Formats: sequence, C-alpha cells, structure tokens
Amino acid sequence: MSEQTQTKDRTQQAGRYEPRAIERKWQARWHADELYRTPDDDPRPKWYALTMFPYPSGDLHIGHWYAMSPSDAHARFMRMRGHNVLFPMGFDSFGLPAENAAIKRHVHPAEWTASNIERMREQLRAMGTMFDWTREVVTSSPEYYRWTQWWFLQLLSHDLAYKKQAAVWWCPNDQTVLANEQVLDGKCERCGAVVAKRDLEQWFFRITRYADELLDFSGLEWPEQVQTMQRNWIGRSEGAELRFGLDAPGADTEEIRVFTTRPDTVYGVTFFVLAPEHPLVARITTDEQRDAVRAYVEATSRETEIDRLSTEREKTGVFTGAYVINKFNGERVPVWIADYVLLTYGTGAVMGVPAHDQRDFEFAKKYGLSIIPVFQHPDWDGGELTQALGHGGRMINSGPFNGTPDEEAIAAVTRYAEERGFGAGTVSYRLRDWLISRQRMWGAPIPIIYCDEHGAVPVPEHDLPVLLPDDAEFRPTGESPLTYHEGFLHTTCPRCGKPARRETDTMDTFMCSSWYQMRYIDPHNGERPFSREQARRWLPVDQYTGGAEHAVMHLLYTRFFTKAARDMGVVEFDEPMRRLFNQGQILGPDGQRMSKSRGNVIAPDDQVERWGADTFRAYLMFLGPWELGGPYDPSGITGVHRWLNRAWNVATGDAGTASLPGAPPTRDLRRWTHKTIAKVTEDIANFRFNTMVAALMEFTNYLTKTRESGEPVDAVAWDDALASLVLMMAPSTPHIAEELWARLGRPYSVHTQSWPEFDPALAMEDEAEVAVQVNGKVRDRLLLPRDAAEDVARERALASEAVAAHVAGKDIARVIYVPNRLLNIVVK
RNA sequence: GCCGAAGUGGCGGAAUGGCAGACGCGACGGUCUCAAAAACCGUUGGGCUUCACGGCCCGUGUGGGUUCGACUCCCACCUUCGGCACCA
Repeated sequence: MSEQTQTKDRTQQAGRYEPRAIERKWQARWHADELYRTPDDDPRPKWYALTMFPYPSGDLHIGHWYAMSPSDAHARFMRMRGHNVLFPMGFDSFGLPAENAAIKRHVHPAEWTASNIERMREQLRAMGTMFDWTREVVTSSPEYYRWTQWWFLQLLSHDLAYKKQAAVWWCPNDQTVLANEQVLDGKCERCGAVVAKRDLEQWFFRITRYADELLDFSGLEWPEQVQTMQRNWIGRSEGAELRFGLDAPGADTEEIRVFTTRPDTVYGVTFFVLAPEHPLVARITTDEQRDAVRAYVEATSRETEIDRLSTEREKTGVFTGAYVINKFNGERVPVWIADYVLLTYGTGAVMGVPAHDQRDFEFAKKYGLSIIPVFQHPDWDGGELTQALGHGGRMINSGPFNGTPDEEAIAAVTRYAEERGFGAGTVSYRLRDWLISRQRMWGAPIPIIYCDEHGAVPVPEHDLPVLLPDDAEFRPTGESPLTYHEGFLHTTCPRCGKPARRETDTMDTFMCSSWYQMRYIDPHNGERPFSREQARRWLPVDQYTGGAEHAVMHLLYTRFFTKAARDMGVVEFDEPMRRLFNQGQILGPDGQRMSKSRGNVIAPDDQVERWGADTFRAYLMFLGPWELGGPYDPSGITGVHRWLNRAWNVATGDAGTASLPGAPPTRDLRRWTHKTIAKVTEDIANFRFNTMVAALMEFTNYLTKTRESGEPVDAVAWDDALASLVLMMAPSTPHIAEELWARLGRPYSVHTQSWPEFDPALAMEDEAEVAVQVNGKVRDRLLLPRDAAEDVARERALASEAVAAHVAGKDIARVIYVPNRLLNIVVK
C-alpha cells in the first residue's frame, strides 16, 4: 500500500469535518448538562461580562452575530482563565415596532413579541454562545416591568422624578413624545419624520442633578470617544449669570438675567437679545414694534428645527422697542429678539457683545448696532473690526477694570458683580432633565393615579405591577390606547378610595434598559428587584460590549440610574460598567449599511447552514479589528472554513510520533506551541480577535507541515501541541473544539478546562535571523545564535559577499546593532 | 467650522522606531476527476535586468522634517468615515 492511500484511509477512519452535525450534537449536550449555568456560590473570582441585549425584531441579523460572537469568545476565555463568569442574555422587548405591528396586523404586541423572542432565542442558541438562559430577562414581562415601575416610585419618593408642563419634541409619525436625545437634526431618530414642539404635561427624571458627577470618568475604562460624546452632551460651561435692569413700559418685572461665559466683556454690551418664544417678549414689546415682533415670532414658529439650527444662514431679528440697563456702566441698550437665541439654553437671553462674539458681531453688522471692543487684543490695530476678537490683551473701555489682563478678567468682573449684587458666577449645562413619558401602550405603565382631591398619587408598592390590559385597541391617535381602555383607566384613589383615573402614558424604553444588568444577577426575585447579597457578589459589570450608537442615551441613562440607586441606598457603587468596548458596525458587501431596500443583506442563518456556526463566528472575528467593523465579504469565509478543516485533519490524524524529547523538531514544536499561546492569550485579552485567528491559522499550518514532513517528533510534545490548539480554539469555535477535545481522548468538557499556560523559556528561539543593512538598506540576512555579541555579528556581516560589495572602498562611520534583529553599517 | 478615528498589494488586513505586506480572499499554475465543484500543493506589491541562479531600483494619501534607520514620531496639507455644531 502506498503512502498516499494510507493517509487517505486514516482520514476516512477519522471522518470528515461536518459542522452541522457536531454543532447540533454539542448544543444539545451542553443544554442537557446545563454546562453554562452560572452558580452564585462559586469561590472563583467573579467576572460579569455583558453584551447589549437585542430588541426582538423577529430575526437575528448579522449585526447581532458581529456583536455577540467575539463577546462570547472573551467571556469563555475568562471562564477558562479561572473566573466564575456571568454572561447573560435577554430581550429589550417594549417599544414601537410591536405596537406598529399591532396596528397593521391586528395582533397584540405581547403575542407578536413573544413569538419573535421564541424565534430569536433559537437563533441565539444556534450561535453556540455560553449564555445562561436561566437568567433570561424580558423587559415586557410583568415580572420585570413590575420592578421598572418600582424604580419609578423610588425615584419619585427621592425627588428625582417630577411632572411638569413642557414644550416637548413630538413626532407626528410615531405619534409620541421624544427625548432630546432621540431627535437628530430636527428629525425623529426612529422614523426620520420632522419633529415639532408641543406643550404637554410630562414626567421627567432629574438627571441634571448628576451633571457634574456624570462628567467624572475616573476609574472607568471606557473609550475616549464615548467619554467625549457624553461630555459634549452634558455641555458644562462656566460663566456668570448677570442681572440687567429692564426699561420697558409694559413689563411687570424690573430685571432680567442672562447667562454668559464672558462676564468680562460686559462693558462691551451694545444690545440684548431674547429668544422669540421667551415669555417676556409679549409684555415688553412697545406698540410701535408689536406688529413686526408678532410677525417674526410667527415666522419662527413655522420654521423647522433644521432651518433654525443651520449655522450657514444669515442672522435675523427684530427690535422690541424695549431697553435694558447695563448695571456695570449704566448704559441703556436695545432689546431684540432673534432666532439664533434658544429658549432652552441658559435663560433664553443673550447679552450682545459684538466685538468679542462672532454671532453677535454678525448680528450687529446686519442691523447697524454699535461695536465696542473691551480688550486691546494684540492682533487688533484699532481700526474697524472685520470679525469678533478672540481672547487676549488687556481690558479697555471698561471703567474700573481698564488695564486688567485677559487671564484675570473673568474672575475680577465676576467678583465685582457678586459684591455689587449685579450677578454671580454660575455653571450652565446643555443637558436637560430626562423626559420619560410616552403616549404609547407597549411600555411599562407609569404607576400613578390621578385623584380629584389628592392629585397625582403614586400606586402603592404592594399593588405593583400596574398591568397592561391584554385587550387594548390599537389606533394611531396620538394618545396611548390605554386612554380608551375603560378597565384600565378607571380605578380608585389609594388615599381616599374615591373614583380616580390612571396615568395612561408609559415609560421610555430606555428606562427598562437602564437597570437590566442588575436584574440578571437575581432574575427571579419576587420581593425586590435584586437582593443586596447578589448585588455585592456580582455588580458592577466588569466588561460591557456594544455599539457606539448608544454613547449618549443608554450609556448615560444607566450611569444616572446607578448613581441614583446609590443615593437611594439600593447599591453601593457609582458606575454600572467598569470597562466598555465599542465594536464597529458590520456593513453589506458593497460597504453600505445592510438593508432590504439595498438588497445587500446577508442572513446569518444562511451562512450557518452553509458553513456552520464555528466558521461564521471565526470569520466575523477574522475580518478585521473589531472596533472598526466594515463590509462583510461573503467570499472570504472559505479561508476560515479551510482552516477549520486543516485543524480537524491535523488533530484527528496520526503524526509520526516517537519518544524523542530532545530532538530538534521537538524543540521547534514546543517553541511554536508556546509562542502561539503567548500571542493568542494577549490578543484575546485585548479584543484583537483578527490577529488571534491568524495566529491559530499559522500554528495549524505549522502542525500540518510538521506532520506531512514525516519527521518524527516527540509524542508528548505533539499531544501537548494539539491539546493547546484545541483549548485555544475553544472560545471562538466552541463546537469543533469540543468535538476535537473528545476525539483527543480528553475528558468532557473543553469549556471547563484551564487556559494553556505560556512558558517563556520554551518559546525562546535559540537562533535569530538578523538583517544586515548598509546605510539602512537590507543587503543580507544572517542566522546568528540568540543574543550574539556585536563583534560576532559584525564579523559575520562583513564576511558576506553582498554586504562587502556595498562596503568596499568606503569608510565605516558607525555600526548600529540591535541583538536578534538587525545590524546597520553606516558608510561614507 | 470644531473634535476624534482612519488612509498600506486587485480586496480584507498585519507590522506602533529596526527585514513592509503576517494571516486570509481573489488570481494564475498544478494534483485528483470523464467533467465540474470541493479538497490539496505551488506562485503572487510594482518596475528594470539576467539563459538561469541572482541582482538593482521604486513602494505604506501628499509635501517637508527628526533619526544610522520612519507605515510608525513631529509640522503642514488632501481624502474618507464617525460625532458635535448659533449652547451665549
């Protein structure tokens, strides 16, 4: 029998790699054995790994796989490294799509949601993740939203929730209110419809109370980008609130306040501007100006937010006929209204300092208002200004402050204002309180009852949950369907027992996701959202992964919730997630976002059917750096599939082994094994999955070559090499690893084994290839003993013909030697 | 406009001061096959040169700089992608 046929027979005996069969087999076994059940009473150090839970839209798409497979691999790695790992999964199942489906197809959102969850749970299982399903959390289940309502009551009783009439963003398409964060470029974040303002009674959470604390990221390993986005969103500005006297016949107040970051420019105020919607506008406008003002206010209200926020367009405004008095110098300046002033920031008013603010400058130029510089800026020659002056120089035209240098000006003027009662130093934020009311049915009902006598009365804790009716009618009306549901609406006042009405708004779904990570630790607790003991054991989350699109909403809200929970005595830490990693976004093969209309959608189920879950998982990791995302190229997956085949063949076949512990091929095998362990360990720990897979491929290629060379190697070293390979594959390709582990005759399960140890002594090469350069250009390569001395290297280099040719006839000016790497001969 | 990330073969990418292109895809050549697919083996940055072995030059968005040595550090600019954007 020839050599060839022998090999063939061995392969046949071992069987071919058939991913679908082994994946089904092991998934069933793991499930039956509860392999991934996370015990609470495990003495090993805990590791809470979390990946953002999905909205149950009906199908797992490639983005879920891209987010979850590497996350799962890392969690599995931590488990093999000796941690008791909690890696749970659930569904963020309240929200608009279910309700829209209900309107369109006349199914109850609960039904639609339940069947979607059912389907997605199966798809998630097919992925081969180590989720502990006994801890599953479904935010739309009464067992969960009961506690969401409990949180609302807690926040209310700690004065962190309140109700007020407010102009709020309204989406005419979704027929609901939106939070500021859900409005992008004046459009609904969800459906793209142009939004408008509406006045409604709404519930808010006092997130602004935590604005300063939310700016503190110390102790958090979060991407700089997310921190920056949150800082920008919170928008902290230091400055002063200054008081101006009001000189308008119709006004009932004598004073108006304005926030400024430049109180030091107050002597340069030549006009004053109010937002067109400012409540004072109607009262201070003089009769002569009334028509013009009214027309302007109306025109503004008709503008879309997009137009209004455009920086390009020319500033417009109208004089009100009123004046204010600058208390610092007694000057009387005109009050205008202009749409570049926003009612929602500061006090809705701006002091116009055209010499030092570009926006004010443009406004003053257009309307012929005077411009008075109050700093002798070094770049300014004293002539007419063509643009506003920046910081720098000493104060001028500023009465007692003349000569004060730029750096001291703000503090000096603020102090003076405080002494004279003209105002005070203060801090202003862009962040607004979090509006949580939604005029929708498929959300957690706000647990409030309205009584004619007692007003808004919280539902007593023991009456929770306030259940959603299962027979509500769905009509797109702009009000919650709960409003029409008599059974839900009518109740009695918890205080007096008289007939009362329930709140019909539900809570923003971001509330559900603000605390879900806390529920996973104790998901079946019927007494509390979670026990104190469990919180001490598991929280906070050690590693969170998810998309950067949640940087300012979910991730800011959950931080707020945690801080509020701490102040309410519910938890004992300050931050919900210690480490955060943002993966990139996976795109269609054409580099565009995947969408049905573009026809570039890759269905994960198809990929799994064709290649198996392991191949698909590993390929998603192999594509490129996880944080970058990028296009999915369906043709490249064959490379990963071939690798798994090679790994299968090398691990299931025989090698020509013997007891040869000291032989050179054995040393080489040991070296490769430990070099790979070092590389893979480092890569997976740092979320560099692409180079991790590449290292495993290289190792597999090396093993294949070694086996095919026919050179005998030591049996123990060979077994160690194969075991190491399989162990290192276990986090990323869990099914084939389990199968190969069994075929190597090792005890079940590969996933409960320890991660292979790296021995630096074994990884050490005893020879090194040293590049020899002449004037920085590589002319030869030498194989030298490890850590060879410089003179040895130099002598060998000069003996090389290729090197000598470039050195001949020249003087050696310098030699740079980097042991084991390079020798550079500098000649003149 | 401001802030951040990125720009490397035909493509995804690797290398963060020391041999550019690891690992893959694709392509080309081969083995097997009636054939195709699959699988496996080999070659593959560009150019010039040599019968051949080989040798030489160029090359990491562009232009400068630092250095014995730069994809990597510094300065200026261009492009792409994110985020923010009249926030007083």
